[in-house]
Amino acid sequence: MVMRKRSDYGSRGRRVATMPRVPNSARGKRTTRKKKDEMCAFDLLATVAGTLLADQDNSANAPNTSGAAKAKNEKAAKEEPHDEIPPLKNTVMEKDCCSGCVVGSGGICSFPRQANNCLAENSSTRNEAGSILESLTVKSNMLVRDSLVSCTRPCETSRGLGIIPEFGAHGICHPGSSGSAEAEQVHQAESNVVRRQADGHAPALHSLFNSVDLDGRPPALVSSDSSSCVPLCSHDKEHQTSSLCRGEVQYTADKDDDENSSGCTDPSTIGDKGYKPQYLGNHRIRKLLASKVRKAARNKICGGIRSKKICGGMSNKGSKLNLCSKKIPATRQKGQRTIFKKKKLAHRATSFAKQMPTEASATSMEGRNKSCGSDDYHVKLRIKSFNIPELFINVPENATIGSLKRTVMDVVNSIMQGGLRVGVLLQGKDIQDDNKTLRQAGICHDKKLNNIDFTLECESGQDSPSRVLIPEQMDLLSADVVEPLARMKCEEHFPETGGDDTQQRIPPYRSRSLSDLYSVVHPVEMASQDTSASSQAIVPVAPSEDGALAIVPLCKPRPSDIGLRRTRRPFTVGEVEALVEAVELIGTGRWRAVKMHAFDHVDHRTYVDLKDKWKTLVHTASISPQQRRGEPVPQELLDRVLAAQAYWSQQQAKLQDKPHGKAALPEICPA
DNA sequence: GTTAGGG
DNA sequence: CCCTAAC
Repeated sequence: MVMRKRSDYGSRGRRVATMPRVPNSARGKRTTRKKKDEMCAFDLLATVAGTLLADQDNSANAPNTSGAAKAKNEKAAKEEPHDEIPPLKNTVMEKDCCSGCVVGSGGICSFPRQANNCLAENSSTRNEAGSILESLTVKSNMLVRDSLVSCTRPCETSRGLGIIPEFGAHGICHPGSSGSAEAEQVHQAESNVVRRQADGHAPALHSLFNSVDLDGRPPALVSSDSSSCVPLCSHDKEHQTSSLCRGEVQYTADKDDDENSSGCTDPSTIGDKGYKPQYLGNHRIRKLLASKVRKAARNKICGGIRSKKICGGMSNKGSKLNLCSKKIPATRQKGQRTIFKKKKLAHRATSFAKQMPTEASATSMEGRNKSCGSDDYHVKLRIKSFNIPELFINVPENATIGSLKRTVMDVVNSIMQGGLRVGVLLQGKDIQDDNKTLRQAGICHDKKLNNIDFTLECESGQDSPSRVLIPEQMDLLSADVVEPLARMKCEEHFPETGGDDTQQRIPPYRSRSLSDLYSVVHPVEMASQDTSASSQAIVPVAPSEDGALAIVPLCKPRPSDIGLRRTRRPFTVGEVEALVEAVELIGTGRWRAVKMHAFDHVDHRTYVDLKDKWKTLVHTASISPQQRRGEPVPQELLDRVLAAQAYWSQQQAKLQDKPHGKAALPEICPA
């Protein structure tokens, strides 16, 4: 708990409830207080990131640049202002690292084992109770976008899952058909595009593309072997930023059973079920990050091309890459939320705990199906985004870089491979019959397939809420801006960390005044309406031989989180009541106090939200019931709103008239 | 960081 | 809900 910096609230003669909680203002001060530590941690993490990148480069690109790259990175890490957003944003938005997402055998998508895309973007120090744990926030922007899932008929199916860059509306190559040549051309052309855009990493890209068989048969690349992982794009070495994975992935189901071509949805294909990632939402942080990054983005990147439709026709060939690298839609730019709010991270690590599905993935199916033959139909599904949650990492100073790398890698891998369950929803309806063919399920080439979604959820049973479904509409915006963070914690006894600490649970958060209310409401929200709810999870990472890193609760960034407009969460009557009550007590104009009084720990309601809500409540109360929309607010509450509003307006007027006069005690003035 | 107000 | 000016 942090000392309150401002304790004046409630000391103006008004009858104000005590506000025991840590004020927001205090939170805000942490950054400054911890600056030194942050820098230290940042340097460390940046160095690690550099190392990782160097490794990546070394293995996937220039074998002889490892040392240089490392040195460069280290240098950059030291020189780069830790608090400077622009570089990061710059990297994310302009360089747009694209990492190939390699499909493990049977898996849908995994990341290069090198964990090459983990970004040491942030760091935080956490010295609670004398702990010397360094809290590193590793933002690894691992996102797979616009994956294409192509389920083909058995007769033409290739084996394994191929990763094919897809830049437009090209149909997926059809083995044996004339499409092969075309596909090749496409691939090569795209390779060129990539080469131009990915600078020195073209070779890797090129090899990747070429490695894809004309018939869609994936080469070794598709194997689960880590060695087969090849980044589609690389990072900006200088900035070592995130790892935006934007591989265009096309999966060609290798199912063969004539009647069971639903391989692409078979949960069993989703990799190992080792870990049980859990996530801890971090709303405020993201908000703050968003705000700053957006600003920076605007300043830095002007004239971003709005490109809502990512998949276009042939003319769009390569546009995706462009999009990745530069032409980020303004909406996305806005969303590039990346900030360093260490304190909050630490705070939340111990404040919230809620298990959530590993990830929510939004997908959409585009009716760009192509028939090849009288009876062979392809259903091309496009996964617009594939995000992994935020993870936070706490690492002790004495942890080795190697262990850190492994930890990050493990976490990433665990997220991607550790027990994801895939679900298919058509028209919002979950299709559970895995034996049903796509056609039987209504996923046909000749239909307007625009209402299919996939759900990815953590295999971990426990009390995790039901899967989260992200509307496809959110993808375009969230796709490349979701920045997963991993939170891991290295215990002091780092070297021999056994496992006692793993999976440690943290008490769920409760609001003070609304604790009861939310204790009931949240579970529901989490499972249903809220894809962006703060949540927590624990990602246990298998201890490595030389010193395991105990994993601790982490955050699941709502897919819609960073970069996206927050999910709309209408106030419930209960919340309105709490708000009204608080305002009656505290008054208008002191929204932070209101927030802390009634919505403390209700993370998704900021004081700005409360202020806005009050504004709308006042408006609602002033209009006829017929004009009101949404969940009806009891007239009694609206009356109280008007009364309170009138009262406090009067109080404020009085204060202005008599600045030196003491405000009268507010008479809770109900109607 | 908060508050207020427009969008 | 977002954004931003003003403090």
